[in-house]
Amino acid sequence: MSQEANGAVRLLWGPPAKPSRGPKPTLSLARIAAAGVEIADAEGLGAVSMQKVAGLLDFTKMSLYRYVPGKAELVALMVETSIGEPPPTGDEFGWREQLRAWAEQLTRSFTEHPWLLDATVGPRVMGPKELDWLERVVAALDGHGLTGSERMDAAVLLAGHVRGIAEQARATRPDGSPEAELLAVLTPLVHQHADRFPALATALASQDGRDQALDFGLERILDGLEALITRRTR
Amino acid sequence: MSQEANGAVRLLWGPPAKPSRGPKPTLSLARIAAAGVEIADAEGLGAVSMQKVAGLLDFTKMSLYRYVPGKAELVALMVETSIGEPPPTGDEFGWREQLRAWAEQLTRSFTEHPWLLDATVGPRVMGPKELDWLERVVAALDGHGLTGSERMDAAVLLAGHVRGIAEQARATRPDGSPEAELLAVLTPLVHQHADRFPALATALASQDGRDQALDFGLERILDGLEALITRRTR
DNA sequence: GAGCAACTGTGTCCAGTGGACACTATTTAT
DNA sequence: ATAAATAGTGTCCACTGGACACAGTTGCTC
Repeated sequence: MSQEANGAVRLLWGPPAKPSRGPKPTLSLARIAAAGVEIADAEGLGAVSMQKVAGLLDFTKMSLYRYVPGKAELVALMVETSIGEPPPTGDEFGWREQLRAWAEQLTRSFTEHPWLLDATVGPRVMGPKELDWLERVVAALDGHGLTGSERMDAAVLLAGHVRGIAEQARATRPDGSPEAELLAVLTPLVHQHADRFPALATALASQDGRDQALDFGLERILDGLEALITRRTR
Repeated sequence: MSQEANGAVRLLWGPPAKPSRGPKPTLSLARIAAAGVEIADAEGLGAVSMQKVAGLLDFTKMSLYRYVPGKAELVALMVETSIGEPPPTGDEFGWREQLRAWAEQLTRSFTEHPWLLDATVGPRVMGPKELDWLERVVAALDGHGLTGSERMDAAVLLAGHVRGIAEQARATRPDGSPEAELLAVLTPLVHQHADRFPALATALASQDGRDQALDFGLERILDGLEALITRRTR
């Protein structure tokens, strides 16, 4: 097993701290992660460097390595502290309502911390909080005739949808951000080459202002799941 | 408008080359992109650097900047040359078959070039080929009573699903790759904390070997879309 | 043809990155 | 009291993307 995964696992899953001799640590994992989150929130994940994080805490870059094995683990820690909690299960709600609330809450997390989209891409060690999100979806689908694989696949489906929407939202939000100009660049391109992208051109032209991207896909997914569930439990 | 988006647009959408005086360029965008793809295929997107790409071509790093404004544009070019072609439209097929073939073909692209998952994250200028993929989905859904926004949302939904599946596949493929050990690390963690993740633990335990992740979500999405379409066209 | 202008590829330089390592200062267990 | 373990610092390194000046090459224009 690689050292890296091991370090991440110990950091995310291991005991909070071991009291021992030596000077008392001035910093803490929580403060370091919070500093990283602050930078990422303000300037994006790309702006997070050991130096900047250390600088924000008035420490040397190398002192961070006393707490964190490396940058990858720092990012993992930032994810854990920022992804938040999934909505309460509430067995009084049906699986549809639970999944809907789950998707909306996750979207809120991605909106609050857009860099989470960059930090949760690619294979990585997930922390307990991130795994808890997954757990909730699978749990909500328990006992409706779906196999284990199917419940996992449904979770991936739902998470993928939320991700896609959040990414789209980030690229098209109408503020003056550097991402905002992408629409201003791509939309003319589509219309300029309307011969190659006729369907896109008309679809973009008939955009109503209402942002229902999340709900649209969500309801499609839920409808599709419901069809399967009724077929199975019948 | 930022210089960066402008450069990317000119590179991806502009005319192929302008003949002019001066020494004839020895390199070409195609060769540079191919070199980058070769490195990314072998060692991942993170291993792609100007030096390595230049070294593979037996050139200096700085000579690449005669062709490409910067690394971001190089990656965009790599995406354009690697993402491939969507399956032929074939109006003889219904929208369901078209979308299914589309998703399978895109999955194939992601499997062949796993780094595409990393390269197509976040806001960016899309090239004509990447936009063509989007066009095909929207086109397949034309004329079934869906609004422009809905067709776009459906495309995002489908693409998000394929992305999610491809990412999951990359993290769980059973070879000796560094990604493969993630399952070997995460699965025990879930079972070890089975009290916190009961649903996940049982779902993972009842995994049948068959990999139907792509099809499962796909059929759910298609079912959901079909329900909407029949409601609209009735 | 001569000369100029544009262009290509190279060499050098720089700030910034993640990280290794030796070192001093501090704390605690023996 | 002393020895061991720890915290934070300073220095160093390989590497990154990129700016810039330069020499060599080519073609357009007189």
